[in-house]
Amino acid sequence: MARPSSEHPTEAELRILKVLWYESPKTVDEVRQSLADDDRELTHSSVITLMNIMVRKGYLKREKRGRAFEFTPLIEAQNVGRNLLDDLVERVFDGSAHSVMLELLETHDIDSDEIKAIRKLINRIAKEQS
Amino acid sequence: MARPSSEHPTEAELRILKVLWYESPKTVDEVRQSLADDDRELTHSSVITLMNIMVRKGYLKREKRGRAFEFTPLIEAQNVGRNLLDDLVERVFDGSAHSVMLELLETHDIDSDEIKAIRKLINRIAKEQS
DNA sequence: TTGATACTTTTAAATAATTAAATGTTCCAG
DNA sequence: CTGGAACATTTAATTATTTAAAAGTATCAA
Repeated sequence: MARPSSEHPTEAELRILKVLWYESPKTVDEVRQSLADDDRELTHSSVITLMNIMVRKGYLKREKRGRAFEFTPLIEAQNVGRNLLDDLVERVFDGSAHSVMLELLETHDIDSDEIKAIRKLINRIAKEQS
Repeated sequence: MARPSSEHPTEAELRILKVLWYESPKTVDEVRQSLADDDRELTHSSVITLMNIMVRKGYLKREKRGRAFEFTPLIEAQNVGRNLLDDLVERVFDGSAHSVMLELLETHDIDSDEIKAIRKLINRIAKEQS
């Protein structure tokens, strides 16, 4: 065994998912155009290869519409994000969500409305715990 | 161009780094034994290959001690963790540290002492902002 | 009907990452 | 000194991931 495949979407797959989470269904060409916006160009061939793999993995659903296929995500942004985050917390921070929180608070600028929302949630959790 | 190499330590590299962050310097064989504890076994040959790559990448320092080399990390756990976390926040959560925090609070059990510490920090930040 | 156009499928090539066998090199024990 | 033990280096094999060319198929326009 040389390398296990990731249980998460790969980097390229995630970029495609983000396009489709923002708006779906989309054809290969529409996705390709959305990707081209920021990143580098990909050929139609490359994008379709990736998207077919994603269908096989159960990440996307494919339906013929007119001449082309349209693709829709079958997995949710929330879940993928949660899985990736959980994995990081576990692998890198030894399961300590606490230290991840501290790290985020120290190094990221979070605006005051957001801080307020977080504080509210923290207080609720603290109350529940006591 | 087929795939860019990661700017972060790979999975296998991270496992080795964690062994050495816990205690260093260590020889290849000592690292191999530490890895064997939980995970599957690796041969001496595999571990040394990885560790030499890590020296080339600047992750480790190598010094002859007696018959064998001893290895010491040159990068810090804090920094690696921060980089990986920042990358995830950016790539997956579109730069929103806020939503990562909410996610952590909702899905991870954080014990009350830790909640207290977080609350303290939050309150301080809220005060600073107002 | 037919050829171009718009797609899809097939096939492949290239690099990353992981694992390890085969081969060298040192140095200690006798 | 010399053979083997203890290491290191070299070389390679395997799978994942990314990218895309080449080849195939269906459909629309004239």
